[in-house]
Amino acid sequence: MITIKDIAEAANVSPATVSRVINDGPKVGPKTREHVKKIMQQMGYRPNINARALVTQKSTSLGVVLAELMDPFFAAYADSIEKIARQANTQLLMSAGSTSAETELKAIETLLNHRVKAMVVHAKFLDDDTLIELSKQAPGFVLINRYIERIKHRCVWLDNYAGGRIMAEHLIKQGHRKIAVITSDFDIEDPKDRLKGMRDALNEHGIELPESLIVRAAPYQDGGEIAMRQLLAAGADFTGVLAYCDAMALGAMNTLYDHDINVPNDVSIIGFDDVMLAQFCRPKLTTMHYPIEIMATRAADLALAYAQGQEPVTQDTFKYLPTIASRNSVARL
Amino acid sequence: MITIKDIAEAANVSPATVSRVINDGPKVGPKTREHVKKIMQQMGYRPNINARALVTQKSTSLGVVLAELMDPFFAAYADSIEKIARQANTQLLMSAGSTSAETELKAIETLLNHRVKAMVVHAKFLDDDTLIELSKQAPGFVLINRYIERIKHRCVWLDNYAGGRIMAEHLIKQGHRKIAVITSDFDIEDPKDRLKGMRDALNEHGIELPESLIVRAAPYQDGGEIAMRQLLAAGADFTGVLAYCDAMALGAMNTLYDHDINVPNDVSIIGFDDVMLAQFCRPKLTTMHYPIEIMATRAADLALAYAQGQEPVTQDTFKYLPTIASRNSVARL
DNA sequence: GCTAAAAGGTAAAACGTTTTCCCTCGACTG
DNA sequence: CAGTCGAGGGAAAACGTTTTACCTTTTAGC
Repeated sequence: MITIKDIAEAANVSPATVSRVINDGPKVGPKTREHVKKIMQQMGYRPNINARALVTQKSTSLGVVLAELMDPFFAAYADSIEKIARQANTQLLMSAGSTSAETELKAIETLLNHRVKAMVVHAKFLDDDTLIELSKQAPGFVLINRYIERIKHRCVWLDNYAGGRIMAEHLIKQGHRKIAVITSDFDIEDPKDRLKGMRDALNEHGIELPESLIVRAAPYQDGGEIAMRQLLAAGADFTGVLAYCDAMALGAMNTLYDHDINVPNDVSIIGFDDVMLAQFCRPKLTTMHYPIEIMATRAADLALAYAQGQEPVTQDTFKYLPTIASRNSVARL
Repeated sequence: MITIKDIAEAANVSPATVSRVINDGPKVGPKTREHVKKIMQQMGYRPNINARALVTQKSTSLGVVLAELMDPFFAAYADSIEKIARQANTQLLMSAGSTSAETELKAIETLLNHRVKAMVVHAKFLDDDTLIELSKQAPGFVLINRYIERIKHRCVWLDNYAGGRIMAEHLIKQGHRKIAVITSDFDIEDPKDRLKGMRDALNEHGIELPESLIVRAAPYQDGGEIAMRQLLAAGADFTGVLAYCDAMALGAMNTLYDHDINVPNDVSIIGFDDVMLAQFCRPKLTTMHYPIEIMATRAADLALAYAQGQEPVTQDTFKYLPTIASRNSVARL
């Protein structure tokens, strides 16, 4: 592999000069600049990013932590961040597999070992203190989909409680009073917050939400299927369903279809996330639009800015609200 | 940031010893080993990957080049590679945006600048010679979805021609004789190969494929919609449709739905890729299953092995065949 | 008790950059 | 014409590792 020294030798200048040419630095005359450039071209010089990162004490890459690339939600998230990275002329260093506290920690540490200065992190299992500690180790550490008061200027998050309220209210407004909930059995905040929002909205309209109408399962399609089967088997009485995510909603819809129960005529259903799938299924799914693209873009911008040395404005908070995407899985009663 | 030297000082040993402890090297007694480990733990030592990469002359990361993370096909591809990377305890360095020859080149060069030794590359626009030249610069350079004879041991690819044949034969076997084709207007090999396969199969059964029954459009959902509208507007006469990809097939199905033409009773349709969408739509899409997970896994394994110094067995070739995933969008005539 | 070898360890070079400090030379100022 | 200044450029240190070559001590073998 050919280095700066080789170029320097061939061009009869010092390595310092070559470096300055590469980085468009000062102190090199137009003639030498051209000359060196030509030689670099000829010899096929390729800067060694690792050496550069070592001496400058920073990696230019943008780190990303997420759970699984196959999940359409994370795909949208990763895609948005990638676009910002490309625009900023930096590469993506991706750590997937954040599915438990240990793997999350490992994913983040890997990025830190690379001396990545800017990173956007999706971490649901690590506790607040650990995350705060980790966030100190990279100036551009930004959390997405999580809110921690003490580092709120590093958090880009969704108001899940409000989301729960909004979807419940939507169903109520359409005349539904018998409402079941299919939620996630993961021990993280999101399902709890959403459920609380739903419950509060229902209660305000004088509607009970008995435990018998709440089912917990894995937040995937099969979890949704199982949950709906459970509701049906228990003979639950409902006209509307609030699902934790689109995947569960689709699973539930499949089960309903198998039982010859029509959506939306017999049962209305609302999802959450508004992933690509929601528009491809029949009927098209009414769901809570999660502005993940906007949020991810914001988070990446923020991470890059902080990494550049921009000081966080500490009173800033980056809260987003989901909105209802009204399609065809909800009927007026 | 705390370095190996700091640890060495605190532990009263030389940096060399610390390095050996980190790398589980020889020549260090169990007592010192434990001692050093404890100190590292206490001081929160974090190895500098960049320094390591510099001195060892290699990056441990696994490079990936792809077009767009949002595309379910690429999501599956990236996800498979990520799983191998995680298993091998290395990180993913991702270069997306390979949508033209220039951007493809840039994506690959970025990886090379990082001195990445193993990379799996999805490149459709660069020409053979350029790719061969680039492949020499990384021992673990592996192409996916592309076949170049001269570096066939570095190519993991799908037989698109056979795929075209198979899907056409499937439709023929169901009794269809009037068959339209919706294909991609990208100037790459894949659509051409598939089309040739379709045409050959049709001809062998004495079926013509006139230009009027071939429509080209962008290989996305809206391209499929447009193409189908075009066919209908021209009053084309067909009972079966062969689509270039699932997205186009779904777009076409949408248009048919809008025109009150029933799938599969009035028109049968076959997609290609078998992405997640194919199972979520109604009717479920009959499609060619593209074993991208298996292929991506193979490619990543290969890249890692070559990067480790394993010599390519030059007569090896990694060809895969798509298989028909029979679902509900095709009817027997 | 002596030698040989193994075990445990160190010093220092090397990797490819960037950057600080210094030098030289010509041109300009007064 | 002496002095100053700025532009162009170079030498060398530094970044944090790994690794080679070498040294010392302990152990084993007889």
